[in-house]
Amino acid sequence: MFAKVIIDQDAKALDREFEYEIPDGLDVKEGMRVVVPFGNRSLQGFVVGISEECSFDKEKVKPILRTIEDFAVIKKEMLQLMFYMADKMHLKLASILRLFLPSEMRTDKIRELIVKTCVLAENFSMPSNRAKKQIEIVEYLKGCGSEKMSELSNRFGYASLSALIKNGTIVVEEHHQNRTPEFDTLEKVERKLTPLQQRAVDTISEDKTYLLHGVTGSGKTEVYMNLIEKQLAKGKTAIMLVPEISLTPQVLANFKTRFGEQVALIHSGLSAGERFDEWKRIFFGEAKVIVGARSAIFSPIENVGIIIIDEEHEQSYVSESNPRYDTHDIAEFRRKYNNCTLVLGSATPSIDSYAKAIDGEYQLVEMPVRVNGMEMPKIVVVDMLMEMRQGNNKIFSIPLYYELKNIIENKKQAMIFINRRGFSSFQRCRQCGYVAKCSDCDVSLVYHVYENRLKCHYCGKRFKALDVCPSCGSTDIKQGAVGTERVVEELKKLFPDVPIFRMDNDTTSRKNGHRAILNQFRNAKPGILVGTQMIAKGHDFEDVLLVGIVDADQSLYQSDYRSIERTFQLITQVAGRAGRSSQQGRVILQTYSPRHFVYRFATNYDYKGFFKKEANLRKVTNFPPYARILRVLFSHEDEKVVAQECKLCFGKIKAIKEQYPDDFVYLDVMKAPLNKIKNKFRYQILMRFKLEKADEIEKKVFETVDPKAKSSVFFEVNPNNLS
DNA sequence: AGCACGCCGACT
DNA sequence: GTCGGCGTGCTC
Repeated sequence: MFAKVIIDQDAKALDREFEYEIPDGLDVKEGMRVVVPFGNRSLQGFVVGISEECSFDKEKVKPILRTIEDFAVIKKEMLQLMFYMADKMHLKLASILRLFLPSEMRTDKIRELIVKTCVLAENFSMPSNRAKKQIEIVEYLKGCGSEKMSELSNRFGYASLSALIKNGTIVVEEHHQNRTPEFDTLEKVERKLTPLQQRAVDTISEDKTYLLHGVTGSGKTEVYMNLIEKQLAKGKTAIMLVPEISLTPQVLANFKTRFGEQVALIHSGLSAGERFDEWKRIFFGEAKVIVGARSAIFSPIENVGIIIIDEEHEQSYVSESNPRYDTHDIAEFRRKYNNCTLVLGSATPSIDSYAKAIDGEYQLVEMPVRVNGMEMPKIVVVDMLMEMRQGNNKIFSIPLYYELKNIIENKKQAMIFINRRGFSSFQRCRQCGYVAKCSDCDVSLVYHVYENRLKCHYCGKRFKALDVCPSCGSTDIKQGAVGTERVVEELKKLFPDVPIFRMDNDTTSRKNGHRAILNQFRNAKPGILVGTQMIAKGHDFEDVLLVGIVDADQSLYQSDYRSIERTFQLITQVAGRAGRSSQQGRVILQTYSPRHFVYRFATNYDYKGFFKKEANLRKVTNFPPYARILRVLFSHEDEKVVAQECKLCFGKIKAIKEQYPDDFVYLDVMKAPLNKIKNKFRYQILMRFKLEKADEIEKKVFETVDPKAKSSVFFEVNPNNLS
């Protein structure tokens, strides 16, 4: 018998199956990890197929050396998923397989947490009178039966203990203990579903994909939990995905309280050990409900009854670094494999998903009313140009200032949302316009005031902050746009006695940093929380009656076809934070372009109107979801090499365009906007074509890339940001 | 990815 | 004369 093996190396040249002989007596099955001789070394590989015959020269076939586990770590469904992803997304096999296992398993250091417990041997004899410590230990164990070895060692000293173990008086028992992630516990409350929620739970019952469009505060989470419960009752399992950013202690506590030990949590805050242990619990079927971020879609859970993607419009569901994938595609694959239900939930569905619902590919389920029956907060648009003309060139407009003052006087809370981290985005010389850039990445550096340093957000390199312009020698250096730190500083000047909290990537990097800040804010009345994206999600603070959006345009003017959609989502999401309880909240939205249609629809919470307008715009301009964008990105340290290889590929794609003259809307080759990252030059081919023959064209484009090319090549379908 | 093989420059 | 540079090609 022969096995087809994928070598666990992320290299283009090894991205295929290699055949090995299965030695007699070695039990090798599909999905197992094995060690194989490869060249003159032994490497880890994955068995992805087994056959009677082999297609390679029999004289040269080598035998598998050994298996790593005696069971298949990659289950059948995941093997199929691997082939699907390799084919559809053009990803390397080994890099896909790595998504399926916790990273700890690849490093050889599988650290099981083993707890050693000491008990007395069945027919133990007392130690000699001279060994006083030993007698103490034996007496202690007589009293309590058993004790952790570490505890005994601390209490009585290791020397005496080990002597007792050596002579057999004490027996050490080892057992595994799972490291389970921390979570808060809540009181269990039985919430009765509203008729709207009940209808949603009843409707979502078949083996297909549903788009659950429910306004913020409509109680989607409760619907999810009921849907999961329904599946558990049928003996099935569930995967519940939330954006990393909203994987808050509150959400986790909710699920743990409702489903207890059956829940496994997967998120980036877990330690390596916790992650591995949760993976094991899932693999061996102990966990029935998985709550996690993007990568949890690859969990080795079987018998799936329902997959839920909450906040489905979130960009974080698309992996930006390679292997690049969209969680929606993986979820759709698993839905079909398991014949189960897929629910995409959002208050502001992505244009892509809503278009599919309109087309009938998804079934639309709507929850247009908040659970508590409260009105959505009123959104007031403030024209910042007008403010400037009236002589106010501060960060806060007059209306926002008075609303804040009002909140403080009434001992309530406010949130200020800002779409940027750090003190300001960049440093610029006022005399000559010089902006500091990264020496490796060709991007503006971001100024961080706490460290008084410039940082590259692409490669992480740090530079000294500017005090003298290196170009003209002037000392007139200006900080650019407003960031969270700047807002906090300004607020402290205006309201010196009010507690002000900042929440962004910089303040929450420590484990549980999130929780600490939120808990402090919760008790601060009056209080103001300033933050980036992460305050926009899932925290219900009853006393937050005001939300300020400092610069709403920030997300609007990015050279990205989804920027309008994102702005709408952002405003709706942020506004949802105000007035979660009995009092109606208020939102102040500051903008320099108050007449943009996105603000008109957003202030009226008119998703459908917005969709119609935006979808139509995309249709007439040939953008997704009514066309497909494909980007082929080449990168290599030698600029001549990338440029040449990219150009060669471009020629071949031009030939494809000749075959499909009516389908191509756009095709061009260029330097990538970020021409150099980590000392690698980047060139790209961009194209846009109509949907009818998109799959066909895409496949042909994949084939144009020379597998022997020196550059690394990435394909991106409908990329989010072209950088 | 790593490692061998192979063909041209400056050194004990 | 050799040591060693890294280009090219192969690994079941």
